[in-house]
Amino acid sequence: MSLRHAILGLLARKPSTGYELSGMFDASLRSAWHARHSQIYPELARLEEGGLVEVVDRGPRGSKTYALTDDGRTELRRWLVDDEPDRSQRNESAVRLFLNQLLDPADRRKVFTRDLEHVEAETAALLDLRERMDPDEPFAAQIELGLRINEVLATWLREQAER
Amino acid sequence: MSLRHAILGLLARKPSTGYELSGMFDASLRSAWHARHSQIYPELARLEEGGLVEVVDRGPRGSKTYALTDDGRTELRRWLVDDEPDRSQRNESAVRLFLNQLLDPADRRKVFTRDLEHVEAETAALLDLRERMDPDEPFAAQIELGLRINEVLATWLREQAER
DNA sequence: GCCATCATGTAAAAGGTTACATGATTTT
DNA sequence: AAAATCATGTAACCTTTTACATGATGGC
Repeated sequence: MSLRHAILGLLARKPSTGYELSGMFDASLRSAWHARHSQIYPELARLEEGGLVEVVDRGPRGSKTYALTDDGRTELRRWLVDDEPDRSQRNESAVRLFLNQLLDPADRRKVFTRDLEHVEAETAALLDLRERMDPDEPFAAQIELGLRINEVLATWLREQAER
Repeated sequence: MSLRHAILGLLARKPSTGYELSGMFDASLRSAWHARHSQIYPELARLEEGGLVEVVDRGPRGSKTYALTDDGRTELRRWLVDDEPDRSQRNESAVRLFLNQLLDPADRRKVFTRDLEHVEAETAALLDLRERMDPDEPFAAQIELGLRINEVLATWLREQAER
């Protein structure tokens, strides 16, 4: 399980309420992870009980701002550095790519064109993000990686669609 | 849900027993999807009940070989071509990449080096697979894509490790 | 005869999604 | 005053993992 680590990671960047975390799972981590508030609130309660996070502020509408404790920071570092990543997680896009060979040429072209559109939209979003961003923000390198991977994908998809 | 579609896809390539499917989820789909036999057998039963697959052979040890029916083939095509792919699936590697910025330089280098070793091992496995493969097999293009993405990843990881 | 592998299933527990439920503030 | 947004929680349901359970066959 590592919803707990995703939450610890987001809280390490900035102390937040469960509601704000919910927004970050939609925005920053968009395609990488999605967690609903119904999962976030109970997990925050468990993390607090385990002493990995603590409530550092309360807002006017009953909101609770959580931050990492020292134990939380230690656990996050341990997970990132010492735990072998679980690389076996399911990826529907890869399964579809693998199965595309089964389609006849017309269907295959249709699918590749749809995928290409999606990659191009994502590239546009990343370019936009990079433009509006502080150039020496540490996240810049990750955006660069995303752009390079999307370029490879777009090239490959165009080749396939033209076959 | 699309474990059912992954199974339909594998059966479209070749009629198989549940045991063989279980092996394919480990081998062909390795990092893209992993399903245990405890999930596969009940799903095969449901697919048979729904008329999407049928038993076409029985082996000496009580094995049942399943194949797609016409309905199964139709449903697989519908899913691949007409269903909008679910691109929001969780990806632990991406979360780790996103959180790496939180680490101090020594830890970050350690993590990038570990990732680089993994990418290089995967590249070697893909090269080996390509070598031992029929050159006009339709799967060749997917291997090519994997190699290109891994090259981008390796380059990026080396840049990051040297920073 | 023994061990590895083939082969299928069920049950319990954990993780994740959808739906239900409520209420406070801020904006229009 | 109404609507949007902020804010938290629980319950029912579905999916996935781990553990339990059993047995046949082929090679040594």
